[in-house]
Amino acid sequence: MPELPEVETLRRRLQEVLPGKTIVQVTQHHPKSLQADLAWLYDQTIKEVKRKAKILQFDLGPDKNLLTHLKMTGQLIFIDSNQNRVGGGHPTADWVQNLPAKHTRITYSFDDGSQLFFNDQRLFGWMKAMTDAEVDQEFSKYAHDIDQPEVTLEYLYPLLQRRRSAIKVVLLDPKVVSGLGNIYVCDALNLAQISPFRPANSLSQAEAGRLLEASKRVIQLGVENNGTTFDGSYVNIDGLAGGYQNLALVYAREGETCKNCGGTIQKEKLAGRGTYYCPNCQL
DNA sequence: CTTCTTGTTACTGA
DNA sequence: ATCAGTAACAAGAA
Repeated sequence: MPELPEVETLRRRLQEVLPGKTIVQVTQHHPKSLQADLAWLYDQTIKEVKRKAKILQFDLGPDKNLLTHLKMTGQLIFIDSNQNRVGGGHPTADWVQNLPAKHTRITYSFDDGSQLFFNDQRLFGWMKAMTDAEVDQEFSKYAHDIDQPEVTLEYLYPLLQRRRSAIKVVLLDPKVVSGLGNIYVCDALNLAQISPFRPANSLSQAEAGRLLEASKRVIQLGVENNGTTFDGSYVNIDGLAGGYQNLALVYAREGETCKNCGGTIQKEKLAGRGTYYCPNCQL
């Protein structure tokens, strides 16, 4: 499931391959996935690929943008003009190898013969054409990204103090901070040795500081390792897996040993979401 | 068949 | 009005 590190990894690769390419054809395999006037997209040249929170922004020049949120199962797969995956990826599944595939929802074809495929098994993800003003409005719904300098203890602590919900739930609220999802929030809480079930307003300032630093650290590690891949759900645009799953502290490690204290990692539900933590050292 | 999966929003009740 | 908690979205795996 794409969180900030996965989306940022995609952005960096897309920024390497897409700028300068002109959209010559758009095929909608499913009507729900793209909200756009196709004529509005044709002949537009991609200037830059940006990111805010978990949203990618394709800047098409004066007042035209294409935004995408991958939600849980969205993928972007790029095939260059020679029908090869850039970077010599190792396609392992149909949705990388034979495109468009069963879950391909949109196909973009560019002037040089390259193509970008939007796959999304569960149809929660979206792509939308937007003016600059509409982009601003969309982005205004999200708080600063967790890795941005604006997210300081002075910013975060007062927000935690007036919330009684579990700290994990508050950290996942994109109106508090953007970019964290279930994987990295579980790991950040383990690194900071704080229980995900603690009411947010029960954290001391020192604990909030520890948690903030741990969150930034875990997100940075995720970015440096090209994100997290479980079951091939998230892959880079070449079909390549990320590497953070090998470093995960608690996520998807139920019954395994806590790397911090040697305790046994447990999985419980919190706000309807799977929550991994070490009951021995996360207090 | 039921249950589980997740990012975000909509809804409900306090 | 604001906050907390749950349902919903969709499709497939177990």
